[in-house]
Amino acid sequence: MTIRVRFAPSPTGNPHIGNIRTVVFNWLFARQNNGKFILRIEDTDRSRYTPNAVQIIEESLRWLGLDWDEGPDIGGPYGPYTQSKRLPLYQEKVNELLEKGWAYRCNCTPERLKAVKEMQRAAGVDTPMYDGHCRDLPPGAISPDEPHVIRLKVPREGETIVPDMLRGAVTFENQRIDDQILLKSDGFPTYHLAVVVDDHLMQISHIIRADEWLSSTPKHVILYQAFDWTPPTFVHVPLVMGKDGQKLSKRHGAVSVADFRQQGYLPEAVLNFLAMLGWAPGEGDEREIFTREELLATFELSRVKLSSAVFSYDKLDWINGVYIRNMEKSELLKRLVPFWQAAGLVPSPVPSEMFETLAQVVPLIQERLKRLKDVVELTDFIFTEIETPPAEKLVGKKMTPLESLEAVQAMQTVLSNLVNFDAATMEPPLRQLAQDLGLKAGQLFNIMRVATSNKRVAPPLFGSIEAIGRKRTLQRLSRAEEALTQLIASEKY
RNA sequence: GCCCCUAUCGUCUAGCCUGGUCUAGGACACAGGCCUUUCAAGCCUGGUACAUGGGUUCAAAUCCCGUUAGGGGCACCA
Repeated sequence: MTIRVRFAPSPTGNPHIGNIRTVVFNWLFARQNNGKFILRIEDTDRSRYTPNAVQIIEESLRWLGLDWDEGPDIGGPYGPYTQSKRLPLYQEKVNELLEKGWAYRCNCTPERLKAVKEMQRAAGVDTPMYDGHCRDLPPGAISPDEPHVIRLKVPREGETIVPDMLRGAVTFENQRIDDQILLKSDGFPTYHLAVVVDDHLMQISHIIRADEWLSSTPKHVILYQAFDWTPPTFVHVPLVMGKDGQKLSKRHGAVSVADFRQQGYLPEAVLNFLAMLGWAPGEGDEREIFTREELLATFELSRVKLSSAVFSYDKLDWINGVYIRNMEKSELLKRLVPFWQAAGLVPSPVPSEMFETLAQVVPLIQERLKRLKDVVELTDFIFTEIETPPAEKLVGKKMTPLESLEAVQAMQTVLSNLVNFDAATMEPPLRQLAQDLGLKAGQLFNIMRVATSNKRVAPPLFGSIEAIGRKRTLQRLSRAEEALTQLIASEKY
């Protein structure tokens, strides 16, 4: 049997990272089985339609490298892949159900429905359901021309079993399954009708979707029976939660693919992380880092855990850092440029003479980055002017202002006399200087770090200074010198 | 409330199916140390978990039942 799976989002906004995790499972399963991965847009709710959503969904998938074989943009043998373009199909199928007696017309008004529900609640009914008012009306009692909906005629007795690949048979009592609306009064199908019709027509073999659908699946199973179709294999995978144990949502922070992209997470790292949310290789295999190819070789749908997983930003940061550290410097540079540019630190396009500096900076920060965006905070002092640090900040550890001033002056001399202004050349004389001044290397270098970056924490000093250049470095030192001089003058020295 | 799902360190998880090898393994995070010009990275060390009660069994994290807890669902939304 050909494996055919799908991602069927409704175009209501930015794809959620939790949903994307499920897409990753789908995609991996399709690709490792030589199957097809299909994108289908479920836009049957006209009130929630968002114009750019489809495009954003496609972009998000592309960014993560989750390519699809059939979809609204590229078509395929079972199109169209947008439900709003398949309306006649649903109409036809629902008529079939009507003829077979598996569905009925219902012209109850929303007001009546609401009233019924309220009465049921008041009476202490556990699960409010449609009261079946139109269920047994004689055929023709409701004209096809008057406003109405079409409902599924769920058997009143017996039970419906949902076979789930991961949890076995899940049983539901038919008497608690509502007569689900299949076709809305606007002629659009509801999700339940459309999903069954399309999954069947598109020959979907496995429905891999989030847990939250499990409880509506018996309705789908009944529909498959009504149509006399063989249902696909159902695979319900756990939800992704936020730190507080609730379903992950915007209030937990970054949640859309676009958010992660903007913050400088690498798509390969995100893919890796997502695949590990609810799945692990097991059997003594303790790897955490998987390339796309390794994932393809190792992932096993049947090993997906059944309990929901909390999305750990800490772990994502760690994985992202691992990928950044393992990356070729030239590749990292390429990916960093847009972030420098977005912050206005580097012009766009990058002036050719600037590449050398950029290439010098990359090794300084590579192992310090968790997210690409961090490069801005880390390196801004190299590209822009800094504020002169307050004099107190320039005083070395266990040193007086005067001693600090002398150190700054001595450093200026050493740096001015350097033949080549590069990290390797400047280090020995500076170390020597520390010794000559009777200082620990750290004492001296920390003064220099603050003077040249106005930061107490910064990338390695000599490399940074090299990138800043001799002229600007000396300028900064001389400003530090002034500041210290003033401090000394203002106090009673 | 009712229905359904789930339950191993703070978090992600291995182990559970095919009970003994589990005084429960790994990773992230955390703490301490080493390295070190700061911060990282790296290395070393440390603490922390089988929700609970009952069975079954010579033996249970592993099998069964109850309880509890968490989650999901109960729309002319998907």
